[in-house]
Amino acid sequence: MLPSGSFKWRVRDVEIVDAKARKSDSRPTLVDIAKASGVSKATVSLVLRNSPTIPERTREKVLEAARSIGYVYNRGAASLRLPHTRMIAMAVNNLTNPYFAEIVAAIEDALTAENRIVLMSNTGESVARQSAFIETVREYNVDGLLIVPAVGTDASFVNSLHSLHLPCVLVSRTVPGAKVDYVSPDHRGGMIKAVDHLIKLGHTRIGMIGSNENISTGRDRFAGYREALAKHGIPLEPRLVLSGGETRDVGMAHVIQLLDLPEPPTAVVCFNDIVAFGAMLGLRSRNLTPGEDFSVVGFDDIAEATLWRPALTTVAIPRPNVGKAAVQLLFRRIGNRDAPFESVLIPTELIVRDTTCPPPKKSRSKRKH
Amino acid sequence: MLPSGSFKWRVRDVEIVDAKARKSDSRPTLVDIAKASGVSKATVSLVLRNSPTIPERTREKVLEAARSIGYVYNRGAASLRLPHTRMIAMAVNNLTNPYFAEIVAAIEDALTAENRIVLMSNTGESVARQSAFIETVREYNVDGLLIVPAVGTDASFVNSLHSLHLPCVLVSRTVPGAKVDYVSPDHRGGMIKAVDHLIKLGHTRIGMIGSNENISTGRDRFAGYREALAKHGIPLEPRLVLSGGETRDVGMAHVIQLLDLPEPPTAVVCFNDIVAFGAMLGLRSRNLTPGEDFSVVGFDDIAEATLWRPALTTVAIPRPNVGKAAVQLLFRRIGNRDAPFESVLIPTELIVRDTTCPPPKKSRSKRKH
DNA sequence: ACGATCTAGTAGATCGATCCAGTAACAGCT
DNA sequence: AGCTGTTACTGGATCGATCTACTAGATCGT
Repeated sequence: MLPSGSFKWRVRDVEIVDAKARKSDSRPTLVDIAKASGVSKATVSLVLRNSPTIPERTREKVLEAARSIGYVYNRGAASLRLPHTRMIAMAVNNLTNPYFAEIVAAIEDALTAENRIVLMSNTGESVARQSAFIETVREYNVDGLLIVPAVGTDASFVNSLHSLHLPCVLVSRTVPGAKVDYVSPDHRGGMIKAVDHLIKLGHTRIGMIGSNENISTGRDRFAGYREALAKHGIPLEPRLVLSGGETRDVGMAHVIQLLDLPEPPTAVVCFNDIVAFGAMLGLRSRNLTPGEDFSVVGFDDIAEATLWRPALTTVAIPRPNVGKAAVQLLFRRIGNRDAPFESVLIPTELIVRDTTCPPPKKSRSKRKH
Repeated sequence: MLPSGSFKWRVRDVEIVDAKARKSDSRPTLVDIAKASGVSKATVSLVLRNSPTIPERTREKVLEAARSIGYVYNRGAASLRLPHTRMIAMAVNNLTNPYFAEIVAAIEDALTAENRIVLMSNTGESVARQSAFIETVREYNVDGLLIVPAVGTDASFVNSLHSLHLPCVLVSRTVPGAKVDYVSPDHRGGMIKAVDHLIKLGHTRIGMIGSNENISTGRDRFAGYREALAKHGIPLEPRLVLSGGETRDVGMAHVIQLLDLPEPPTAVVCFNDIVAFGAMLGLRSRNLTPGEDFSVVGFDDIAEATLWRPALTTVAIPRPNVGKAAVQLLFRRIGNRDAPFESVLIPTELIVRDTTCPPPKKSRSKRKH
């Protein structure tokens, strides 16, 4: 985006008084420190950057002068010469979803620890906003880009970033066909753990609800479900898989739909915790108790999961690790633009709480004969 | 913070080849456009800023050249001369709380609409992180600062920002004694509406739970509770007011504590929706149904509120308005550093759903005689 | 026809840092 | 004394924009 109509013509005859006043209340610069401490601005610059060539006495003198005149380093000016700005852009699909908010918080933590600053945008699943944001941050010369891509982001868009020399890492979601670094919780592995757990408890009819093929997360979690069943020789029954949004409403509707099947399942794995809460409400509406009459497993382990009654069995994602890995991978990419692309999967962990149990006697005996 | 040890000595003898290569793959500048279109860089600059002095033919020629060489405006370089950077810093106490995430999203929306970019930090209620963030963004010459202050932020800190000529607006929470612009939902007014509603339904014994004196939000909401009771001549009964955290656990514990009173209340207003959900779980654990046996009102109207069963009666905050007002006030401050400080309260609205009802017959008849 | 005004530009200084190339002062060695 | 090396700096170019001050040429009014 080019600078817009915000441009204003200045009045020609600016008075000298004005200019002086402006000068006096503007922030002190390297030159002011140099004057105050009797060295050149080049020396001051070296001191501020902790150059080992400056002897201790000079260092102290300069730093003292800097402190006393209230100097603040001007990164904007510096980065005109330097090859970096220490700014990292972060585009997130949906900040108001606690799962993503926590991912963003973890990444911001990791970046702050590395002395970087975050330019953030909540794209709200809009590819248009996502593109606009990226165009803008290019103008600010960010060193790199972390994206939780909006639904509908296409590979060519992601690949174009690479040809624009903008280091980029996708987080939690990927885009099919994109050649790009990627850090994500192991959605597939987590779902395998969830289904394994249910199978070990004795379940054989396990549904999956709230699944979503439009995003890689949905496909990965479904793949885990499919693979875990296959591993135990349980055929996948399409009627037990319901896809839709990722809302509580959907969870409720889906679980009821499954219960109304001629041969209902005895357990469900859910796309995420929100869907699982919906499922729990759906069970309640049929007078079934999760963890006694029917098993429910969530995904994400958001803060709510431990607070519900019964507490939700779910797959936990170590968010700080995701944040750290994303930042590491981005730094590696910044250091070497031609390195091979890498995908890092962060192991997930099943947290068994109170919503899973063996299948109720009735259906178990049925299965026995 | 001064630039740190990340500084590295460059090898002296950089080859000319290297320098050339670097030049060729570095981004095109105004001068490149000037060369490509046969005008001076001053003219290019005027074109890019939509100056009306440039005739259409020249404009098109220059813009075409800019497009064809893939020019990207360099705001870092521009803001070395300009009095602004179009960057706004936003410090938020707790991003993983959906209420604040939604406030941040609303503000980011409003700033994007004004063609600004957001530097964000999640301070996690740490005043140390908050200070560190503000020191950092000073180095980046942000135009202004929006803060949801961390618990424990003190007035002198906030006031120091003003003397540093850093325009600042507090959002949702204020700091006692701070002379600063402030935009907030009308916590007090919202709570008055909530209590009025309960009183109109016939309640006279109304508790307040999850209240928190450490933050202005807590004090404001409590003030609303106190004033609404006073307005209707109902004496404030200290035993009915329980303060603590803002978690679901606290909500659950508090409502149970109230039910165990010799003369329990028939309704509670909660510090926020999270606490209200806890209260609903607490009621369930005593076999009471919210909205039939006992009334519960939340605050914030987070997305969850409408999805719970029964759906929560709560006080809604028009977040986009909060975001827009915060941005407007910040812009006013940026335009005039010496303007009088202003507080803007955004009206809140009671959303009556299914958790409020008249007090149950038993206690009503008791009251009648 | 001539100065005045307007149009469409331009050269060069500037913002505040970094960085290259160089220097003055002095020590150490033969 | 003369040479080399090291230490402790420094001047001035530079990054990529903006902004001031200025100009060449066209147009206008009388």
